[in-house]
Amino acid sequence: MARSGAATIVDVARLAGVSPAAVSKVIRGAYGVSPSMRERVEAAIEQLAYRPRVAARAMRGSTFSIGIELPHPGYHFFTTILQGATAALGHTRYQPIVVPTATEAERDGRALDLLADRQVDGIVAVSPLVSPDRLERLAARIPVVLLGRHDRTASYDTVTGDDVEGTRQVMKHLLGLGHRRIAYLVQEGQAAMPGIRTPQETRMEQYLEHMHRAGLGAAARVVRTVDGDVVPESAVEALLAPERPTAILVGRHELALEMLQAVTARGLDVSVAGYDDTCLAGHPAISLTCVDQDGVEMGAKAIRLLLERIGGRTEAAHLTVEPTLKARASTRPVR
Amino acid sequence: MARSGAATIVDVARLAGVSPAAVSKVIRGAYGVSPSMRERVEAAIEQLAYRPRVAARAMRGSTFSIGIELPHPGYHFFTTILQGATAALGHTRYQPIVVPTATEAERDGRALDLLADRQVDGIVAVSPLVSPDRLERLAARIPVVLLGRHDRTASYDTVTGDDVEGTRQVMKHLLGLGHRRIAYLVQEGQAAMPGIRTPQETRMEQYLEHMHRAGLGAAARVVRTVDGDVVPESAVEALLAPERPTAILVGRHELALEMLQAVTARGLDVSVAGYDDTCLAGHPAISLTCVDQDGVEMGAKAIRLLLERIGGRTEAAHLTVEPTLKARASTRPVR
DNA sequence: TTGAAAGCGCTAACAA
DNA sequence: TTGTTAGCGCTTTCAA
Repeated sequence: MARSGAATIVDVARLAGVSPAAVSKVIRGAYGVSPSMRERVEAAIEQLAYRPRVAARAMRGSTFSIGIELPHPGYHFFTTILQGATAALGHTRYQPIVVPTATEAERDGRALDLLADRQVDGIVAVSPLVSPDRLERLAARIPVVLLGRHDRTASYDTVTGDDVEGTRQVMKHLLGLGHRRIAYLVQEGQAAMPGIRTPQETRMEQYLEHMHRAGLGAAARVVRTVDGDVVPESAVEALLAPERPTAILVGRHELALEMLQAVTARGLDVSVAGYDDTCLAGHPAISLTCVDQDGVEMGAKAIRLLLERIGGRTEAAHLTVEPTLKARASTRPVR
Repeated sequence: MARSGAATIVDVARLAGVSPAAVSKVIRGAYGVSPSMRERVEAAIEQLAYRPRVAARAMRGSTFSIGIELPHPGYHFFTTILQGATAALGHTRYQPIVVPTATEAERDGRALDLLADRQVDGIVAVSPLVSPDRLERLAARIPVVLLGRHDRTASYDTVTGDDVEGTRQVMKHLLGLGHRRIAYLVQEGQAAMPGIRTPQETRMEQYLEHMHRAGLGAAARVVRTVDGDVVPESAVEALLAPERPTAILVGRHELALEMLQAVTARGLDVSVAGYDDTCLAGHPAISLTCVDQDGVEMGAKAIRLLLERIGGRTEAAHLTVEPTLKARASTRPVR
């Protein structure tokens, strides 16, 4: 019953006294329409408040939509990417449609299937937990750009932050401040998928690598926390006792803020650094040191790659966005 | 060319040795299918990795999708609503599809049209800047739930925070702390649409009302800032000089955090309170007093109303969610 | 420059 | 219980 009474292309054609095919041409701005006909058709469209159905269009042509798989809409960094992507789509014919995934479990690719079922013209997937195999099969049918994944195949494009460089910067910063017992907090699930190189995984590996190179392999300590928005008390305890670190590096922004809170609440002199920046990290009362990634640029780049692919490019492209260390008061020289 | 080689219902039917209609019935779980046929069809679906196109389905039946118009994905409160809505949709047959709107200008209803063009089965619109007229026309075709708008019509349902009560609570709190010169910061565009009762507008009116009732009508001061994420220096100046208020009430969370920052940076003893809560407001280093609205519940309620409408309810429903004042350190007794 | 006709993949009546 | 049939609203050859 939805749209029951709504005008169709046939109604418009009838009112304008032309064929449906002619209306279709006007709508699409296709070649070979006389100005007088265009005018009459446009008047009829206006009068009937006609809008083409995406579904009917999809049956033959293109939907002119770009699907965006967006994990954890509550995480600031991801919405930043969305903003960049949406803005980049601004003046194209393409519309963004977003399928949110709330839990790690949902990032298994079902959202990508849903987008494919909608016959979107391209897909931006934000570090999905899907095997390269499956992504290649998808990319064979629809252009796909992966955000944040470090795997490189010929079938899909990627945009990644330089996690090696980012981790290098923050580790250099911490080591330079004299820290030796540096611990690492990572969120379970993000680093645990075999065959997939997530940012989380890369950063953790690099942390271990830097500890090792600094001769601190024995002091390295990785604490894993569950999926979710809070750092459970047990993880905090595991992190802060008994050989308490002087600095903690955290794999995700929101958790870094939590850790900072936990440390502050306990009155401890433990430095905390994280990944990704928000205006809140820069708030003087918080002042969290972090590796800033330009999410807006990443989103915009992803769209650019997608449009290029839709436009016909066939060889794969892999873009990297350089992170910047924002050193703030949450990291201090070790006493 | 997208999906070019993908299997259709005819392919499945052929492989299973049945009619396309039979496959359709199996897919939809429709009545009157023998177990043996179901089994064969399911095997064929599996083998061909068949997935029904949403578009083809939409041509006759339902798309089983709920459209969500989401303004400002970067604002925490809005993503909270999205989370509630997505979770509520979790175990239904319906899928959420989100169309983000980035600027105030985009909230004029074009996103709603895009969703209607996709023949979604229902629409959740988060305080869109669209006239009741136009919404009624839309709601005549598709069930619509408005979030945050205070207009009440018979054609669409609404879910709103109790902004009268919320403002009452925070004003009572500030007045109780001895504040008399209380200023109000509101974002331009949000309160300026004729005929539409946005939360922003209601809150501002209530602020004025409470000032008036407290005999402080002359001390009331409303400063408007432009659309965007920052409070421009000029607005800060306008707010803090020359008859500096002892407290500032801010219409939107992100701006409240900014104001708090500006006040702190200047070392002034000015209380700041806002609307909406985040974990960051509760961070001990920030400790921003605010009126907390349960966004998750609002999102969930919106979906519930929508499903009821889809299920056949015809009379309008208007739900209210009660806010809670979270009094924190950013508001102190006036010296 | 315009129109007629075919068909995209699916569902819903209706027949068998 | 199963299959046949007739579209849904649009785009796209191909003729006129």
